[in-house]
Amino acid sequence: MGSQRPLPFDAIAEARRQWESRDWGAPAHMAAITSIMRAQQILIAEVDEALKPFDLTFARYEALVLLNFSRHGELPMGKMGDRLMLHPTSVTNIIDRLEQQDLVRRIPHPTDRRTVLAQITEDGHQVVEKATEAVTSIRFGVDGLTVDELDRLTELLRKLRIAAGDFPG
Amino acid sequence: MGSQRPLPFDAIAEARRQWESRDWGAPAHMAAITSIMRAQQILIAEVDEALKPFDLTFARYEALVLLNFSRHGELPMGKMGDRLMLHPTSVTNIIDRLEQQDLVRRIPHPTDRRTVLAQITEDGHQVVEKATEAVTSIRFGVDGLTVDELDRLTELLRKLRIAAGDFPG
DNA sequence: CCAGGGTAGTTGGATGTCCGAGATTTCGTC
DNA sequence: GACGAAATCTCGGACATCCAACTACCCTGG
Repeated sequence: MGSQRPLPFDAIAEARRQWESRDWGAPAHMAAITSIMRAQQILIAEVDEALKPFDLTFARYEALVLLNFSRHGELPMGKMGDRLMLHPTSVTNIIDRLEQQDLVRRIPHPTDRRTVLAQITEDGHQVVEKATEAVTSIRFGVDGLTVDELDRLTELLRKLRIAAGDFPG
Repeated sequence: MGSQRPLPFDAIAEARRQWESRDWGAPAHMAAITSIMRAQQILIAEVDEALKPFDLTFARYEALVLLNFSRHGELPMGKMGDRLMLHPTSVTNIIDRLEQQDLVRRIPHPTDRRTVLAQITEDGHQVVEKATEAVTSIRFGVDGLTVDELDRLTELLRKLRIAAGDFPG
């Protein structure tokens, strides 16, 4: 997880002080964005660690969950990119690896020959169930927050996503 | 920025409904972590876009800001990794590129020959000032939130970071 | 009907991140 | 003083992500 040595102080709060002392503007914005970056860094490391026994990364796990939730366990790759907010080439890469692991297979679209459907396999179903147990058991490493606080966090980030055009709201 | 097509609905809220309907556990945790991942994805795309004219990425920009804030504009590479929560190899990579751009130079540590100091150049100082104007002018793309909401967000993520051992608190 | 524009996915190249392993240097202990 | 452990940085490999360009296919207008 990057550095093994935790700092004795809050690097973000420190950066904010320096930022403000130079009148660089928008310190609250800077602190919030940096906090989000750090939190993502921390969480992805923890989740990836929990997923390592299954030879999965968070990106591939997320794709599996999405397929697992879909009807017939299949979805056009483009739709997956929309849902996961990934570039088409990233989807290609992820499906390549999941297919090598026999967790997903590519099948042709019945009517549109441009489209490729990714379909979760029986192995995929089993792995995603087990992996989800592992992921939820670490509680996402956010037990420092209550469920109420997590909901407030999610709500604040929802507003951010709406403002950024992630979805209409 | 990944998909160009915004979804007509909230993919995270939808995932949470499916998650809950299958009794997978910890839905608030799942929603919060996924929200953080999405927010990071959105923000890094916006910031990188703003930094493109300076041929910088957020990672390199953050390193430059850190050096800019440091005394004598220099820091051992290991310390930079601690502050930025980056693996030593990532720091090497970033300094490699900044050095190619003449924004940073490597100098030997005066007493410890193991240590390499990264020092910001005059070009580096100028670029980081200009780049900061560009970054703050986009307001980090989070104008959907008030300053008060941004502070609440930062505070919630601070608790998360403390719980994860990012710093003692 | 067919020509052109739009859509879907892949390929190749660049960047950034991590891990494992190695070289060099420093420090602690006997 | 010397040996072994620890610290610092770099190198090679793996993975994920993006962009630009390409192929294959669909569909609409004239």
